[in-house]
Amino acid sequence: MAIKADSAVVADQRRDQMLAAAAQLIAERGFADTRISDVAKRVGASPALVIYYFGTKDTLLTEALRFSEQTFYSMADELLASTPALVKRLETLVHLTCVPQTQGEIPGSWGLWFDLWSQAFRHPEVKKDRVELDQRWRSMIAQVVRDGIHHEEIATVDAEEFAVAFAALLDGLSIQVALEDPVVDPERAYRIAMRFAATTLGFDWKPSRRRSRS
Amino acid sequence: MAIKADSAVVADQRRDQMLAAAAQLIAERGFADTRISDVAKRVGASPALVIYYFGTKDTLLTEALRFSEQTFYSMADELLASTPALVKRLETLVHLTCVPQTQGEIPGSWGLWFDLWSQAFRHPEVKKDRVELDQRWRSMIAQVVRDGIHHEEIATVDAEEFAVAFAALLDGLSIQVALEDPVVDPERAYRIAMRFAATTLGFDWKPSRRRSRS
DNA sequence: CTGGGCTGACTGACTGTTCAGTCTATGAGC
DNA sequence: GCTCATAGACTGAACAGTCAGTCAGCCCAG
Repeated sequence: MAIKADSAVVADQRRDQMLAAAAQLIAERGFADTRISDVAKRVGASPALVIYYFGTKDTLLTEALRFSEQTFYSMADELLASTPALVKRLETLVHLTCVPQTQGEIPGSWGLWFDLWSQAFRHPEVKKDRVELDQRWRSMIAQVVRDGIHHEEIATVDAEEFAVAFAALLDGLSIQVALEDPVVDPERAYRIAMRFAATTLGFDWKPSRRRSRS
Repeated sequence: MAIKADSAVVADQRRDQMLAAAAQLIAERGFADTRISDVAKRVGASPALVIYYFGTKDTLLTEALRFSEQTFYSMADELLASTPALVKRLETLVHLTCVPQTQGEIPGSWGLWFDLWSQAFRHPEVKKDRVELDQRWRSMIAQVVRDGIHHEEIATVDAEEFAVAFAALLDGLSIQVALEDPVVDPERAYRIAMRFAATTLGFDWKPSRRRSRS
């Protein structure tokens, strides 16, 4: 039994396939307008099979939410791992949250956050999960700061407190960007976030001259 | 024709009644789980009447969203009008967004924001409205700051820029509070927001010893 | 008697879920 | 190597519940 039975492997692939499809669909149409038949169509199977795997529409969608959230944080983890310098790391985080379509990942994934919040607000199970994931996010930020302190890039500050504030600011900014508020374009959101970090943590930062888009 | 016909008055009352009921229901159960029969029941009418007034479920819910948003901003306007001092005014705004159940108003109205964002993300009509309302919110903040400068409570700063950042921070904090993140309780959110304002605008502020709840 | 607020009863469409059964791969027994 | 039983992935078709929206007509003020 060292090796999983083939069937189990296939089953796992199917599950993930369905979760990914569901996440994508939620992002596109919204939680409430995602039908299991859509998911089925996208993975080339019958609606019955989706139920076969998840038992319930609600289970599928809820797990899909979790799935995409975890995917996001894993990506953030990786990016941080390959970036040593404090400021670059912060820039990465800001970029990840406030600039559209970073790459690969789920397109329109912002829509997903809105639905996640909405679900979390009303369903304790989802709420609990979200709290945990968000704690992970804040811990990542705090760790970045602590590393910066340790490497003497900045002076000592309360990393946790910064993480809470910074995370909130990023959430708020990403909302404006996601909803295409003309007053808060990605560039400006980026600047605001980085300036906040620079002021609070005490490092120099000025907007690098990125070409503004066409 | 100086006076509206009685029937028209009744009709208007009915409309508002329905909008209020719809807003409340959306806050409670969520946009997607609000049935027109629920709204009808709450105003003591038949579902058919609701359709009679709004033509479509979607119209009703969308207008309800707008309705409650406007109600919120009007309340903020009033509160500001009766508060002269800069710091008190900022405290009012923070309180309004980050502390649960301020009073009266729609209970659980946070859930409403999530749905509003979700709808705005996918429906251009709603998106446009939201942008406008949010601009109004930022203008309010900026005006508070400008008043403060004018009354020499603080030195000159870029009021618009502050407004954008502060509004985003408040949004982000209110999410955490709404979702009952144990790490970000209302008190802490309040402190973070006010400290940010104090630092950025350059005034002294320390948390007044409010009794923590029971 | 007219018009508009209002309703009960209905319908048509949609869709999550069930179920009986098909198909395929695997593996034991001969 | 062949057969046959078994299990599990998978499906088509039907079911059942839910609702938005329609419609013919009631009721009542003016």
